[in-house]
Amino acid sequence: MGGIAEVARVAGVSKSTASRALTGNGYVSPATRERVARVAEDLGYVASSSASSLATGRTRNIGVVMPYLNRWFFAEVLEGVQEVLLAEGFDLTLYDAKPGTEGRRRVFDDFLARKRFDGLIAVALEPDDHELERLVGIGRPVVSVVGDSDQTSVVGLDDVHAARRATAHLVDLGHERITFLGGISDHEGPHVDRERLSGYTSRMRDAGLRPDHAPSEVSLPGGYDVAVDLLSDPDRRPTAIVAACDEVAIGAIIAARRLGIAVPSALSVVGIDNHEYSEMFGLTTLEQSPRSQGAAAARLLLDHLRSPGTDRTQMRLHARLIVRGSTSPPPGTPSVAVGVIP
Amino acid sequence: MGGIAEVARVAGVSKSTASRALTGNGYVSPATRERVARVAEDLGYVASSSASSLATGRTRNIGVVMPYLNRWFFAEVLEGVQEVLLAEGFDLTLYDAKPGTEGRRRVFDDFLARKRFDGLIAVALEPDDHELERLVGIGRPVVSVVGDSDQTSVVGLDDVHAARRATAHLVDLGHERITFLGGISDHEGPHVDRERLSGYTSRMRDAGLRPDHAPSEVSLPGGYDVAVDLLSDPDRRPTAIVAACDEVAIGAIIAARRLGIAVPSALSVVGIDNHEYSEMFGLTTLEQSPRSQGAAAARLLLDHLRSPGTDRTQMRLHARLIVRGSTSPPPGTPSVAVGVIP
DNA sequence: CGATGTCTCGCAACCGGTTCCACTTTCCGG
DNA sequence: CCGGAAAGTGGAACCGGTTGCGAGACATCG
Repeated sequence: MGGIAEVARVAGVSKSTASRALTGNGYVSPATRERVARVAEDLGYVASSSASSLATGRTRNIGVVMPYLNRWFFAEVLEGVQEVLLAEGFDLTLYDAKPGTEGRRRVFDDFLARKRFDGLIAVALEPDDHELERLVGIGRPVVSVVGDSDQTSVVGLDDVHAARRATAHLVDLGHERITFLGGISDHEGPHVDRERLSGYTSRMRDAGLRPDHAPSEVSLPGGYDVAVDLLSDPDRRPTAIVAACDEVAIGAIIAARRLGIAVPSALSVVGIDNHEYSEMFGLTTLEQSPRSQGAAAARLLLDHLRSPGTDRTQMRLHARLIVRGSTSPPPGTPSVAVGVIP
Repeated sequence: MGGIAEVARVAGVSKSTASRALTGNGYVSPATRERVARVAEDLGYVASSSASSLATGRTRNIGVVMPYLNRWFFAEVLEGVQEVLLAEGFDLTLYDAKPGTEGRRRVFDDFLARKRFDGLIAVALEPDDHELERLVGIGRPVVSVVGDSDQTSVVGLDDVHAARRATAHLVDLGHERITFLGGISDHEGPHVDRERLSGYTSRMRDAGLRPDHAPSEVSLPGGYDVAVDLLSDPDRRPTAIVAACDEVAIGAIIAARRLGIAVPSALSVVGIDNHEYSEMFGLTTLEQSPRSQGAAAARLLLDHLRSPGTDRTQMRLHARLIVRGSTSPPPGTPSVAVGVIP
């Protein structure tokens, strides 16, 4: 009961015609189409997605794989993806793949293999070789958000550029002692962090300045902790900080406040992200919009689905500088240098 | 190619036996089961979930409907749910239902009707009558996280109790001017906020104190803004604040710092949540663990699936008080009252 | 020793759509 | 006015699993 067969019977047509009328594939006269549609509506008919998937091989479902859900960036990306998929009538199945967990292994080895989706979006996954092979081997289009795979399409920020731009902003203001906060090294850790560190380093070199890196966990408390150490050390204390991301930057601002170091007059801080809290802290930052990145990734993936065989695409976005109150020329700069007094 | 038929052929058994061997339903001799399993393994066979769903009527997929993804509470719940489902081999399909959007309407009217799931978890949905009817009318078990529906099972914090407990903590310390920060009123706004406000109010009345409510958006910036107003007004400025949640509380602490009001000596602040940032801010708070709530909801739902006809369950959790540095006796209290000096 | 019960397994009928193919009717250009 | 293409429809074979039923094998029990 309730199947398309009943709709067909009530409308006085065959199953095949009913199917064509409802899906819009093949020839159906406007009159019959109308009649079938009305009957379906009256009966409250909703096609069984399993049956339809089985017959067509398409699921109208997109899988999203991400290592974290509870971080600002990831949640925003997810909302961007969701928004586009919702509008297009696609479902979204979420796979949580925290690095180094048994769950992650199962996601790659069991869950993804079921292919309950037409395509995948991988957010900052940093897959190892085995995982990447699994991902691509499924035979469904994959779009990465953040990352550097040449095996999938990629949407993401140009992190080197963003960090260079952040650093340049401080250099232009006259700073010479600028420390990069967060991340491990330019060899280890997540790709994003390495890129940002390397953008910072290269821009410092360009300016003839000595780079200084204070490693920390990339989070608000992480930034706070390392900033406390850094700022308490009179020998090492810089006049400006480039943070690996806004959360680290905010941690640093909170640390500075607690230590009685005035921002920006005694310490300038610039972040990367434009996190939701950045405005409240008056943080100067480089804006990346994770939401638009998610939306872009979803649209790209849907394009791949509609026209298979399309080449892989790389979208590298340039971040926009947003100047707020956390940056100023270094202490001791004659105010004329600021350009305030002509 | 690749279907169960091929597995059966290679293993030299019938489709039905192969199916029974792989699913574990019905009688199969250990020897054949073993052989079929090996062949399936060798061939890399993975059952088609559409076919299997079509035949059994079960999807091994759970739908999660929530109004926000990018807020701490929701992201945590989601991780808790995900964790349990992953372990049980269930997929998780996410439906974003922001209040008042066209997308929300479509989720209820189109997406949920497709029934691509065996059960639903509704997180802080606050459904109107039409939506609730849709939700329940689908004919699949529903578990709500946060809320007060008697039509579904519910997992959630006892918010009245938590707010009473928070208020009691301040009253016990000797505070008399205690303001509740956040939310709209006890008639409007989300259920949670109303419950917390009412818990606060009732505990104030019990202590013979006059309740004072400063409404604000329930978010960090919201708390910051209203706290700036409240604390700048010498006539109204309280000695302690109960915040609708930790984010509001943290906003208030940041506002106090900016205004030069010392926490806790001049102002005590207590929150509800134990948000990830609370420890960093030394916030005294009532702990609710959204992650465990999500996990509990998922387990409850799976129980409902395994034994249909089970009665609806209501799980109300009591929050635990975590005392950190943001609360102390009000200014002017003789230190003996604190109990430090015997 | 026959009856009853428990395993073991194959056949075939589902589940509920989609789509190929064949057939009829209509349309249109030459 | 005729022939071929396009429009409209129904029948039946899929898609890839699951499961009821029946048949045969073997053990158990009275």
